[in-house]
Amino acid sequence: MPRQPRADGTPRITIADVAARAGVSLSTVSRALNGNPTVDPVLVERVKDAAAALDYTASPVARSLVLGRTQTVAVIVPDLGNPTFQAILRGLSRAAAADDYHVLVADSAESIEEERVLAGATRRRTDGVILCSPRLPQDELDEVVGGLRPVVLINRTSGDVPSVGADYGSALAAELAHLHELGHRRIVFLAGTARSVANAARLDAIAAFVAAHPGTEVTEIPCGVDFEAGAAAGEVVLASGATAALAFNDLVAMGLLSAVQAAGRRVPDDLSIVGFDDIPFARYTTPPLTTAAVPAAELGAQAWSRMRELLDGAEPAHPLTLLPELTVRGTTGPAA
Amino acid sequence: MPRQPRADGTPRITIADVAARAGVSLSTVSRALNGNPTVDPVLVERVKDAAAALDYTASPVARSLVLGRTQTVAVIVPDLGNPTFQAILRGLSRAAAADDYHVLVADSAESIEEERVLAGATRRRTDGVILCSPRLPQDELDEVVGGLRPVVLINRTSGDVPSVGADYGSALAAELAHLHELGHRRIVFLAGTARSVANAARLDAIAAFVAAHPGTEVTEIPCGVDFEAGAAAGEVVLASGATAALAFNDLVAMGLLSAVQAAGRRVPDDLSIVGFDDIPFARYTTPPLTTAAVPAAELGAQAWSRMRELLDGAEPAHPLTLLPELTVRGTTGPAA
DNA sequence: CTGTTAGCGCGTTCAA
DNA sequence: TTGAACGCGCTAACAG
Repeated sequence: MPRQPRADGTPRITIADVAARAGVSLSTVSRALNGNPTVDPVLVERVKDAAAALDYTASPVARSLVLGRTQTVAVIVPDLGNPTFQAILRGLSRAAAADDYHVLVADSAESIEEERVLAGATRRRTDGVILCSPRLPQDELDEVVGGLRPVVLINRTSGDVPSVGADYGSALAAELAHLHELGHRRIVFLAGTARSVANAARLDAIAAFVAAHPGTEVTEIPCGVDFEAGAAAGEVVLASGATAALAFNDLVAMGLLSAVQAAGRRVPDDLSIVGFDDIPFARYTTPPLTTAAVPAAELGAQAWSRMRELLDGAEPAHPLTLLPELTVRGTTGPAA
Repeated sequence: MPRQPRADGTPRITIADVAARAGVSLSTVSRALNGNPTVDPVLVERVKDAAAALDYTASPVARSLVLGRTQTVAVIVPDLGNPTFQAILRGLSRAAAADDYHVLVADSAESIEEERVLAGATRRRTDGVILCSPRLPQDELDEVVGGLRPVVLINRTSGDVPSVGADYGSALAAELAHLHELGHRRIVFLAGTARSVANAARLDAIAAFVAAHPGTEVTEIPCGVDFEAGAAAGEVVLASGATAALAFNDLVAMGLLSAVQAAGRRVPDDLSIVGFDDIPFARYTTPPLTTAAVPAAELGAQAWSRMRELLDGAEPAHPLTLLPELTVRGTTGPAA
């Protein structure tokens, strides 16, 4: 058997040391420290004193093995560099910490394969996994979540799996209505990752809007999800003759804003721009970005709440859909 | 003993199931699956087939207990909402993942007490902890790290503890030299958290610069570390008569930039502004922000590298200091 | 090269 | 109310 004093040579303090010092059995120490009421108060006191004197805390790993739970949940995000996921992670992490749970994070680097692997691998060392905007195609997601339970989804749904998300459709409808009101009839949509679910939801909302508003034209331009993509799309957008651009997200909008201004065109006079997500920086661009607010940190906190219920064996709450709010700032104005 | 079928009722598959199916003993399964060369290749094959058929993977928790390592490290950050820490976490997380390690994150919410507690608590369920810009006063930090080993520090040092960090002093000196060259003689410094170590380092660099450049005046203005603080400082900065402002970080600089422009003043014509950190958004402000680049993701990757060495029992590498590079963009120009 | 056995550190049943 | 003994699932030392 591997006798393993710790790296620094300090002998690891175990429950046996506490038992010896308090003059009781191992079981009594365990019971006393876990608040089992069937222990003589005098012994409880003695045990607690001994534990304190030895600076003893039960090994979380050993407890995990015997109790079958780790007090830890895994969170898989497609990109830790994305402000939205950062906000979600922050809200989630703090909410979990408040309930004495730990958070294991993993960055799938936008890779579907990584996502699948990480989900499975982290699940084994945690009590559950929270998939944040998973990139997996629907059929694969449906298949994967089965082996992951308890699992919570953010910005996706799958069968009866608890989920939270922002209603991208209604948010986009609000943005389109806003542009329409300002007189815009030729609008371009800078699309994100082509076959992604998030992109599909936006396209659906656009199709519905166009159907309900004859005379309005919304052209899709393949773009991307980051600054560079938005900046690179600048020329195409300006050449399109559109008076307004709807960006897949704020990063794209900011890239576009930068490129358009660099080309000597004015926002919103020559072109109106709306983003999506309301990342912290959105209100600090020049002019400040009109966008739709997804309460990301709240989304994270709500995701934890769902997970917590699952872990407690409670009835999973209904899927929650937070309605993003349109925040009109300076990048939108009347059509030229 | 707690017999615990899993929540979903699926009987947990153990090494015993694999052994039975392959017709060998537990140890043979263990050896075969761990690549122990002293196993008959034929048996290895049989074991692997059985494992695959049963979709078996050894329980990480049980392995952790017996091996004395969890393949996980903890990362404590003061605020997951801070872009710099996000970038560090991202670099760290990906580097660790490449070495098959997992990352447990905890957000101390800028609380010194939380920081201390989280460090200790997470250490017990991981193989080591990485403290990111810890807010603990030096004496407490020195005391705490002892019980945390292996530990790596980011942006702080303590005795012989491996650490990585950016050389804030030389970065600030470069920024000041840049402003001085442009003819600026009246400069304001928007200070961060008053008694923080990061702020002290910046003040030291400023003092050294002023001493070496008579005739140049650098006034400290208490400010803060976020957008709001920078925006709120706008009036004071404009009223000060300074021709250039040195912000504690990019967030502050962007807030200031926004406020100054909202007040109808021009950047850099009326006021030059330099930030610090080169967060992703810095190049997308209008005009783009002049700042000093702290290679945050690289810092995270290097921190992991140090931790990895400690875990491997290797000689801890020398403390690494990355030199931030001055990136001149559009917010700095000749003094009025 | 393989199987048997002893723990890793704990929580918990069972008997006293 | 307490202690002895078992086992969570696995790896490693020790025979064979």
